[in-house]
Amino acid sequence: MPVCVLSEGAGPGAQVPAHLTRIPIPHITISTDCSNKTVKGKVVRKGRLVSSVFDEVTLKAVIQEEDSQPSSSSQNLSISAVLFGALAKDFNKAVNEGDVVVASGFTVEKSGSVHEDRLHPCKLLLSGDDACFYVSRPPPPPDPGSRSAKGRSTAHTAEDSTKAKVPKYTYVGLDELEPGSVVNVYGVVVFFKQPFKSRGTDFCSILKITDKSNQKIGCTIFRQNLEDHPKIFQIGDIVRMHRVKAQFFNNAITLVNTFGFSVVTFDGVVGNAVEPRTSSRSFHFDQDDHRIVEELRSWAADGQTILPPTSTIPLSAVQPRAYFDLTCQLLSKAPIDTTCTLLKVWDGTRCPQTMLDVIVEPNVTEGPTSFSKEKEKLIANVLVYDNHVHVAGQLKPGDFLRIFNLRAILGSSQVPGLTSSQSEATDHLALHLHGGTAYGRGIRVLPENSPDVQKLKRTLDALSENNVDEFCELNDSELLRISITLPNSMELNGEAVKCSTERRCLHDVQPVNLAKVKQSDPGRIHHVRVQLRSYEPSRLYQSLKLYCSKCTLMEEIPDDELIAALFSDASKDSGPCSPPPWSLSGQVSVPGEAQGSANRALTVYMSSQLLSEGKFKDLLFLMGSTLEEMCRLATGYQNIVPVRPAGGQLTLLDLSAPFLFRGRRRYYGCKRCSEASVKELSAKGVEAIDQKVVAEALGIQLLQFVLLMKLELQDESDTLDVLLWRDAEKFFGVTADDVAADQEAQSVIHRTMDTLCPPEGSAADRPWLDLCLQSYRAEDNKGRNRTCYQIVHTSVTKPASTPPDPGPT
DNA sequence: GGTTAGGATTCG
Repeated sequence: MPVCVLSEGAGPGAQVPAHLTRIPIPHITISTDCSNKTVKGKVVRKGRLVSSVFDEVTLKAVIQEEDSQPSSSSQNLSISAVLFGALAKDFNKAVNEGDVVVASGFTVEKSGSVHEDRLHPCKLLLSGDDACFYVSRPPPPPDPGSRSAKGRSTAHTAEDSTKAKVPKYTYVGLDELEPGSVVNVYGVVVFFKQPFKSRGTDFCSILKITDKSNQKIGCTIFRQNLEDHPKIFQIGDIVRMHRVKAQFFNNAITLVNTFGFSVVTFDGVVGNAVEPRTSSRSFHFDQDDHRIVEELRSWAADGQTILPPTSTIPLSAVQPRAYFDLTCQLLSKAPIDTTCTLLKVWDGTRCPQTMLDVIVEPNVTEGPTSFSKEKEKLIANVLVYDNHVHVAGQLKPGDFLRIFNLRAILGSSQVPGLTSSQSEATDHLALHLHGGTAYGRGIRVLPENSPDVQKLKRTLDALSENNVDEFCELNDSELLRISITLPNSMELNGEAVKCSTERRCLHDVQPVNLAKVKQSDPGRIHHVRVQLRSYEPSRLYQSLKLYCSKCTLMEEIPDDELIAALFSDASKDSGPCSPPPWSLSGQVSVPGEAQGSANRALTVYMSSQLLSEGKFKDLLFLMGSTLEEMCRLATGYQNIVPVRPAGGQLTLLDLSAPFLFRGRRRYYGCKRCSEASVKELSAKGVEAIDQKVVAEALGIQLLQFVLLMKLELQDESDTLDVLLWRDAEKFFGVTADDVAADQEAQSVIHRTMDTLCPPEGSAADRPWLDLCLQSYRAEDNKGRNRTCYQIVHTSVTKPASTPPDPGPT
């Protein structure tokens, strides 16, 4: 018998033949002599029985070393095992996830999937008469909470025997619900609706759950706050609900939340991390919960009950007229009318049908308004209607979404905003999210750590490395026309530190020389080992730019002379000015520049709302100051917005000047994309007023600080000019925001460049650098298409640190 | 400790 179940409670090994010796899983290598050896570990993953082309069934499992020594490596503790034939069938029947097994009679082979699953580099193969598993089954868990013999088979308990104060929860099987009782339950989700606004005061979630009893129980959750609702992403998710009331409706038991209700949701996929999804700060979660989740996962996976199939498909599989769910990233959104919003999304795959082009009003798009041609082909237009418009209003470009029950519609002639020429384009496709919640229609933002989002991000990352994206369409000759001064000059702080770089990517490509890189087609990733021959700009502060993520315009940072002139112009404006109704005006005294010189009183405006909350320092509108005075005042107030009177009204300064001063930091707005005006800032629900909050309130499209440099690389074969910008922050280990305001961050860049390319040094003094390069096609400033290169996924390994103490002088 | 909803499409 290839699978032996040992007696309950007896540790495995008790009946394992004595002549076998155990080998720890981390010690297994491709050259291990497997005769008379065993491995012991917990089954952490059990796959399904699969029939191969030769009619032999196989089953994959993952076994994890349990008794690892503290000194042993934490890596390679889990190994894949592939079982064949009768052994696979017996194992499938007799072994569950969580069981501890001893395997013997195996052979070892190289695993082909190390990079995907991060398991042991080897795998175990078990087939034929020699292969055998010994299984020990732990005794069944105590079950004091269940009231009936029948319950014993379905109820789960979670209790802590060591601490009496820890609440003990008893979970009731879905076949034991008594009308009127308040219970705690676990269940696998077979149907769900995202929360929707009820006619009452609450949001309402509708779900249907099942468990090993195979009962399907409808649940209705009313909660005012969306965060208190179950965070369900897909059918098969597992929910744990505390304090739900069973009641009869339409001859069936349903569950409704009662006082003290709470819910936690788990991913239902066997092998995924058991991470509770909840907004609750404190919730009970212990080993038993972990076990129950794993049990429900395995039960759902083994197919004894049939869960509805998932309807999530990629854009490439979209069929006209079909309903489906889509996991995607939001790129931009734009209102079409009061009942319809356009979402531009992508998932890295290409829909076979041409997308209907939806025309939107100018300046209403949130996010980029245009994309590279390559990217455009991958973008889908989703029109969401009615109740979903409100949900769409909360979404931000960049969010990862799952949209439930989308419908693909071909050649619809009624799409709002459609051009007349397109109404004949019957082969063009649009995706509609119709109004209502039927079939779970809705939108959900997925968290970044969810496995589906991780997968999507990998797809999208791989794509941007192989294609031109809009970031690449910059004009690097701009580098030569820079003339700016920063508030603080960057200081050179000498002392070469031995410094090199490290690639942080996972590309499986061999390093090549620069001559080879130049010969290759664009759109590739290259690894190179090179020296830095020269770089631009030589004045490093000039590498800092302002970038608009909406219109992708790159701008220089205006110099202090220009800003001072704008302040001076603004302070010349005078005349009566009626303060906005929401504001209170006052005077602020600016200390004189030199000691003994008179203080100057300047007019300020504050929000009366903020003032009443005692937050008068949080936001100030300042009129008539010089740049210098503004800088001095900015040290004492969190946010200062310079304003001037124009036509009797308060207005902002020209957007060439910073619209906001926060301490030493200055923030700029995009002249193209902003519709700036002085407005009241609502601090409701805002934790802290920062540049984003102020920009949004004033209608300003905030510009980002970015770093841009051109590096001349060299190896034995050739030289090559490359850009450093998309991953420049990663490269230097500092943020561009910090570089704009912080001398230490500027010094990091300075020291790093001095180390990579010593000012007076010869080639021998320049360290060799391991770089990951991306090549792409882009237009230069004369409109010619050429191949460009940029450094990506690379970090300086020893960020230039504070130079060593020179010692006593 | 009240009310809401109680799955079930196609409109634009």
